[in-house]
Amino acid sequence: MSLQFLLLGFLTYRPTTGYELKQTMDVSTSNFWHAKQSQIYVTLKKMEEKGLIVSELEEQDTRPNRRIYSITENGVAAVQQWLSQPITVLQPKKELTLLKLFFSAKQEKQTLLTQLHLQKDLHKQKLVQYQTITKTVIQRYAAATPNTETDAHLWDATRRYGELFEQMSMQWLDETIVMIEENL
Amino acid sequence: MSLQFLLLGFLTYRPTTGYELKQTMDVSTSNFWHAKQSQIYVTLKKMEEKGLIVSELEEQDTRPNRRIYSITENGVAAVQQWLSQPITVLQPKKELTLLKLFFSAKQEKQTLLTQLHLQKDLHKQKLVQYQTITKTVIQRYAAATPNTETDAHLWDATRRYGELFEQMSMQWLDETIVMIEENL
DNA sequence: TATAACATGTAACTAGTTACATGATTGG
DNA sequence: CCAATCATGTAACTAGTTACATGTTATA
Repeated sequence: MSLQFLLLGFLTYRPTTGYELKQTMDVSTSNFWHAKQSQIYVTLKKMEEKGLIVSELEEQDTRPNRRIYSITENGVAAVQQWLSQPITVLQPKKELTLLKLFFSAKQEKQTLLTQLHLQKDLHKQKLVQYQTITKTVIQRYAAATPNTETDAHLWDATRRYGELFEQMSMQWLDETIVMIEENL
Repeated sequence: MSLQFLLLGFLTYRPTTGYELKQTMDVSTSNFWHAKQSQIYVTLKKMEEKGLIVSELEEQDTRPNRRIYSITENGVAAVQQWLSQPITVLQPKKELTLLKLFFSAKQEKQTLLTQLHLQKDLHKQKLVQYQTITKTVIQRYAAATPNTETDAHLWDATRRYGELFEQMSMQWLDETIVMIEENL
């Protein structure tokens, strides 16, 4: 469902292909919403059936043919409706790390500590990514594209969320590591 | 996949029914892993086919019959193997709030602010829940059940994660609200 | 007298993953 | 010469949601 609105969201900027949409997602929304190439193609097809978008086949001689999708009036109305609608319930979480920890009372102290330290390394790496790559990607794209100042602020807010999330995760891991050292 | 291990995890404590497993989940893991009753029944059936658990039907006259599941040796080995296996990649996130915000550059400033304030209220409520209900549920259960001191520490660590997560969310919303007031 | 709790299940559906197929061109 | 990039798609599958069916008993 949400993937449809994500694709519509990008198509409000300009018409494009399923292949390009995947690439755009990978360098922008992938930290908070991702999809496989195959799912994107299937979803675009469904959206065209619903009349939210239309496609035309562009024949290329040196490269494979491209199917270019454009948003329709109905499509524009649908994104607008979606954006104006407030979120009234929190999304339920699924956290594999918490699930495992919950059942780990009989595990070896050292095994558990090693696992948590590994988790911390992963979150540290991700934090650095938000602070470097993600930050410059947003800045460069905004600088190269006219009339994107407002967009850039919102894009950076989503990046900032990632930064805070990874810091929080690391803090929790630190606390949990200390707790296990003392109590297991 | 993970639901199977969650159910196995609970079945290591004692044999029980699909109905009870749902209730147990609702008061314990539901903040970081949830499932519908119908999915639990289907999953238990598959697990029995795989030989991870076995069931027997208990006939009751005043109440509907119950199907009681017990974990097998294979089941015990499977949870142990799952728990000892470290998580080596971060779980990709899906955050609806970020997705909407990413595409909200053309929205009315006031609409956006109202939505973010609503989000903050929801996170505030959830934070209080972690600090009150969840906290006392863990304490009471641990006090009433022998040999659960170690478990209780781990259960509280998962609760603490929720607390930190909601605080972080609120901080991010505060920052984002200020940013929008200044830049939109 | 209604409704919540007890208790288990199936069917139809949506979302998402994995694997496969095709085939030219470009860069190291 | 090999791998990556460009480019689109289908098929089979797993996970999860929604809706339906059944029927008693305790509680408000």
